[in-house]
Amino acid sequence: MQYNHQEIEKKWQEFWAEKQTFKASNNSNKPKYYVLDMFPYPSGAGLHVGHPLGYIASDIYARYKRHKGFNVLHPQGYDSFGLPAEQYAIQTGQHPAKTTEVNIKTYRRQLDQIGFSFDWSREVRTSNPEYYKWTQWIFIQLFNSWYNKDADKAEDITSLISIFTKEGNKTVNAVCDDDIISFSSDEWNDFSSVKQEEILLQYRLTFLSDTEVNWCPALGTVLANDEIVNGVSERGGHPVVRKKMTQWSMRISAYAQRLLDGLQTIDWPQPLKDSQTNWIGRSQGAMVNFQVDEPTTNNQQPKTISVFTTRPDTIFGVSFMTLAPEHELVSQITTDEQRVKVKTYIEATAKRSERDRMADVKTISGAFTGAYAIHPFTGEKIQIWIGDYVLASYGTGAVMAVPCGDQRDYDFAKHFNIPIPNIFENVDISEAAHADKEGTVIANSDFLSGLKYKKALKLAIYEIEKRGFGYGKTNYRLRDAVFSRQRYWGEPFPVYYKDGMPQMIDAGYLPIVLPEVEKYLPTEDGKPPLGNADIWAWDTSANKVVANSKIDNTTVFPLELNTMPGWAGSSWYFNRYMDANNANEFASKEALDYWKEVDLYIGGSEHATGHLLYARFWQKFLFDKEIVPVDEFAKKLINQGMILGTSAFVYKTSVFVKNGCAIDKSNDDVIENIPTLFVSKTLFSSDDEFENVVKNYLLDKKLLHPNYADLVMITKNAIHADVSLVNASDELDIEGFKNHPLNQDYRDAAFITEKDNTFKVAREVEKMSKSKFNVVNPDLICEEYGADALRLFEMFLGPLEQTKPWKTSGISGVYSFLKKLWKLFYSGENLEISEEKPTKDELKTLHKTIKKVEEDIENFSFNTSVSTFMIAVNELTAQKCNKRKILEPLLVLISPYAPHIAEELWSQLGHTESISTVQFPVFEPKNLVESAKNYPISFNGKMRFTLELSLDLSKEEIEKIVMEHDKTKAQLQGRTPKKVIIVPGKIVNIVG
RNA sequence: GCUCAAGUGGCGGAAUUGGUAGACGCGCUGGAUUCAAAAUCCAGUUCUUUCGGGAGUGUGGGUUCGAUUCCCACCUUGAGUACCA
Repeated sequence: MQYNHQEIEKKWQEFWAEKQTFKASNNSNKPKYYVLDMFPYPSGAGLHVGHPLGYIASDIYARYKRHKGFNVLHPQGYDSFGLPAEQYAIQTGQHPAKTTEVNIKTYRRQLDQIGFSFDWSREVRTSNPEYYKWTQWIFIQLFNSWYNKDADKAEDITSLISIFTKEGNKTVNAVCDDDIISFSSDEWNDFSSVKQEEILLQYRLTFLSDTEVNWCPALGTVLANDEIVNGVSERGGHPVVRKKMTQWSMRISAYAQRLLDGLQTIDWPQPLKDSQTNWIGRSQGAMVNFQVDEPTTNNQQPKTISVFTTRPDTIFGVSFMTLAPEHELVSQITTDEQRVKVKTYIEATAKRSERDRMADVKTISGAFTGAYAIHPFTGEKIQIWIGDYVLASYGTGAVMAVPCGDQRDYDFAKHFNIPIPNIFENVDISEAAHADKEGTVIANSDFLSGLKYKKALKLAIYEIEKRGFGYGKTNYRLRDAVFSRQRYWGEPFPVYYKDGMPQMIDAGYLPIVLPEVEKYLPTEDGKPPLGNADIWAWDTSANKVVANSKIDNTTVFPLELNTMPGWAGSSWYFNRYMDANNANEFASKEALDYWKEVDLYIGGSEHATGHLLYARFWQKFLFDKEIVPVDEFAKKLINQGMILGTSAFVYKTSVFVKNGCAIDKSNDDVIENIPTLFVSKTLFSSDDEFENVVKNYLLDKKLLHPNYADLVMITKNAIHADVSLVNASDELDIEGFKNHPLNQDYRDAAFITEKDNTFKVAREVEKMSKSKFNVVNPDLICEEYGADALRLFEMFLGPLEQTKPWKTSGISGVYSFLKKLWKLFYSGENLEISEEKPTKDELKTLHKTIKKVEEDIENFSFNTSVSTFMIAVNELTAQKCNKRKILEPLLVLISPYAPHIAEELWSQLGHTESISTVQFPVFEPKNLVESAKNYPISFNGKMRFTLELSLDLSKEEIEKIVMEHDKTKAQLQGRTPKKVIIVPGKIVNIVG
């Protein structure tokens, strides 16, 4: 019987589906293990071979853990809300739910054919109302919570209200908006309910606020910071501008420190941790208040400008202040003489987009306000400037400028001729600022003079606090996350508006299902797409969504028109898988307590600061609310590397008549019969050679008269050829190329080939993309070589975490491995298995394979275990081994990687149960014990020859044998060695 | 600019605590089988060589009996990030 992958793979995929082989139970006496992939967004293009890489790795691990006796949860689902489906809906009018459904079907078919051991009974889709019901529910929990800094956790809003009622807000230590009025309990109790709501909104973990947002006019929505790359939208590359809008936000900043601390407790890749650390951007320093120098009347306090600085030790180096152009004090302090200049400058900077500002860091610009501030320690008057190098969104939007210690301040001061006092001992600042901290000694700084950085820093903060100028403070770069999107295809908010204040719909009436709309575009008056819905109002007496016409603002109210962002549904889905079909709860307590967290999470590094940060934030919140039992959702995370395509290029010529050449005939005649020409890659190595090859061809074929040979100019350009038309030897299928639907223009092209009539293409590694004709579809691979070969080959390409190129030709290696494996069992048509006792060599092969494969899987080094299988099968073939005692354990070892062939051969061996839970073979060291070792004999560290020696020999005996050996004498050529190093069982090294 | 990762044959890559560099596979060369091709099998394949050997893991140093592996400096490539006070 021949190895027939198509038949076998179909058979076992049906078997697994029918028997629900991989269905995980929430009740088991086995230890649990939870393996998760980052779920895909089901795009219209389907999967290419790069996508399943991580899924294959996690599947191998999941299957391995089942062999190791674990109860494995390995689910899959779809992140099915998102922009592409909506953009498609806008263009075609097709409902996004419809196209999403079609795309999911394609994904499912593609995933199924690769033989993943997913428990599909737990599938989730973020766009499914049964799922987003709970996304809405979490939103309500966030709305009903505030962050108590004293307890360092989120608490129910009712605890805050009860404090307000009893004590007002003076004792409350909360993470909240900046501009909160202070009130007593009496004042609170006298506030109108709308006023109370307004105040509470400033404390809630999700809240409405007028924020500067990144507005993308082309997409008609706001974008989060992580959705913008280089100043343009991540999807589509559209420009982004800043705009003030009322938006829902998430108070993620409350969790900044805990998100940072939590990184210490999880086994995630360092680069990923680094980028989260960077994104959170903790910096320690001080808040310092500078008084504005202005005449004050009796009952008026002078204005103060607060700045945040990480270098309070350099406070005596302050020679001016800079405010962001948007700073609220600018208009109040600007003097009349400077007003025109300042106004002009502000207008000019407002026009510059974020992108311009980023692209143009070098240009120094600013304006003097005419106002002065008082230096808190020296009492000196310092100028107050505005400049766009100070960002309104960070810190207080103002800086104390220390030109001697900060390059930006330095450049600004130089440019505007502001003094640059030097406060460092023995440091030259004539060329540049001195930003180093370590080893620097402060000078000219009153009580700080003579101190080193660390001491000066401490003392400065101490004095600032003592004299009441400010206080030590830790700042975070992490901003609260905007949570509203002006889109259709996302989760609706469970929110209606009464007297302009948001109200939560009672959780019992969820889900609030996305309404039908005529058009997916914003309304004509600029409202989000949900503004097009006719039935989108909340009836508070009937507790249901009703027609907008019924809105009376007494019992029927308008519903929120924004939808949630893409990261809402993905921030908690890993918890849902634990109890995916629970209609009554987010997930049962029993399920959550049993599975706890993801043990292994595999996905792309592009989610470092988006999904992975938001998901950690929600998990910590849910933990505070005692909804989930752990505060980090994934113990270990691996980023799989990207798979690149290996593009193929063909060289096309263009033949022109050289400019200014006067000849009798019309120029066209010289070249009119010359077809489009392609030149095989190895025929030339330079442009000159290329030209000669083409010319000779033309002359030879009489397409060009020798008289005109010097009149033509030949140019070369490389164009992409579809990789499916190229074989393993880089030879192009010429007919296939000519007949390719996209190559209509080349139907009549001529090909200058090699001597053997082959045509070679050039290769280059590029990102896999349609436009580069290098996309490889796994469907075709599965058809031709099978899922097992695809799985093995994806792993064989190289280390999981590395970026690596795909070259389909290499798959023949793993395919013939599978055939060789098959042949160990089958001799011709017959299954031939021996029940005899294995030989020592056979046992050695098996056990070194067990050892290596187990180590490899534990280290996620899947590429090397594929090599190990190949070595094992090669050795067993050489040993002509067909013994059950060897082949059965071998099948178990291979089954996580190539499950179909393993199941098939396992059943051929007479087993009726799936191989998937058979115990993993146990390594027995006794099978690898050797009596002799082929010692490398080195001279000065260089191996020159090897010598088979018994392992029983002592160092002295080894030395004697080696020194007497002819080859040793030849190497030494009569010299006496200075030293002989002998490491028994390892090496002999002769020095001298 | 800053942070991180990585540089090994024609190519993907291996060498797990410092101990035979190039495992395994692709490609290539030669051979067997075949009418022929595919498939399969066998042998060879880092470079160089006067066939004894010599050199060799981005470059230059260092530690060591011994370095792809550890240390220092530099070069190159890739990724992330970017006026964060």
